[in-house]
Amino acid sequence: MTEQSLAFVDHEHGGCIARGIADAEALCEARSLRLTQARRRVLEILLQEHRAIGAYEVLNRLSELGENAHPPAAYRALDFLVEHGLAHKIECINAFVACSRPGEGHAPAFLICRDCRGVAETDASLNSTPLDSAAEDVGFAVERTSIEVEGLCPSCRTDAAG
Amino acid sequence: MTEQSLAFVDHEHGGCIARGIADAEALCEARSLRLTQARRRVLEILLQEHRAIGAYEVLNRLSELGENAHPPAAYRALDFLVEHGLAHKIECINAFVACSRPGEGHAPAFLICRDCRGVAETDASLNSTPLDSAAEDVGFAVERTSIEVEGLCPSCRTDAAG
DNA sequence: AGAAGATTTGTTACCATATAACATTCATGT
DNA sequence: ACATGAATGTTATATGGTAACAAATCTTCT
Repeated sequence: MTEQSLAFVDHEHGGCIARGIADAEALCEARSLRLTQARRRVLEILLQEHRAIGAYEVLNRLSELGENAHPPAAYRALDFLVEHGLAHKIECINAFVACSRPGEGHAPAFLICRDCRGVAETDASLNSTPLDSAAEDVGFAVERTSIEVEGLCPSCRTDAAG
Repeated sequence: MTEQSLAFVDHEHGGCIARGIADAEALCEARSLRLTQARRRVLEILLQEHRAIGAYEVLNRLSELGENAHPPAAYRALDFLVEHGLAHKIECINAFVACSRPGEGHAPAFLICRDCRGVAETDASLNSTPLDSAAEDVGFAVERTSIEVEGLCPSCRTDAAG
């Protein structure tokens, strides 16, 4: 396991936002993708916190920003971000989080707080080998792997104990 | 990785159904739980195939069986089965599958065919150690882990190639 | 058997998540 | 300018899931 996401650690978060946007710009530039205003706005919304945000919460934030906000607008932007590795969908709570290592072809695993919905992204490539060979044994063609760990983050853990 | 589920392998499926019901009866007996008709029916529906079934599909099957079928009825039965390890929720497609090893306190991982929704359950306990220590490093209290691998099963793979 | 308490089920209504389908606008290359 | 494909607007609807409270049923005790 390599570096952890900063989700459950005190840090100067402005850097995460700036880096997230800069990485997205670089990645889109490199791949000739269009980081349109709608997509950038949604990414900015996700980058505000290391927390999973539902599509309709994104939608509300968009309309607060004065954007024309209807479900397809949010889903299209989210789909774009997920497709190109700039965000991830957290399946167990149907919500989205900005990727903390865009560009690196990673095998992410997520620590998800069931209370505050905080999400830490870790690298799970060390974990995947036995599973891949199991898949191969039965002739299953792996396309995507999702590893989600639900529980309580340090801060919510303290609150719960108090 | 130990024994595979039989999902993607030819087998005499009657045994899976009979064993699933017998295991459920034994488990409920042992834990003083009530395997009511509604719950048994839903489990039987899930056991028909090694395939993930949506809650509303369960609901339709229930009403075909002449049961009084409304959403809470299906969700309550499914919640009971999942809570006691007789079924699993496949998060990435919002659907449910009967557990193939009820009773064993296992760490399941799923191979999920995106085409036919077939689901093979494997044991992932070998995979979990690095992730657990990563969680510990940041003080995250793990409660539940979900490992889902999406792709194409051998049969759908052949169909797609043909 | 009868009553008390807990669990399960019925019923209605509703909220949350996600997509289909088609029209329109915009960016880009020529 | 104009053709093309990509992106967005718009409306409607499909799909997944729950809240709240009433009624029935089971368990246990006396």
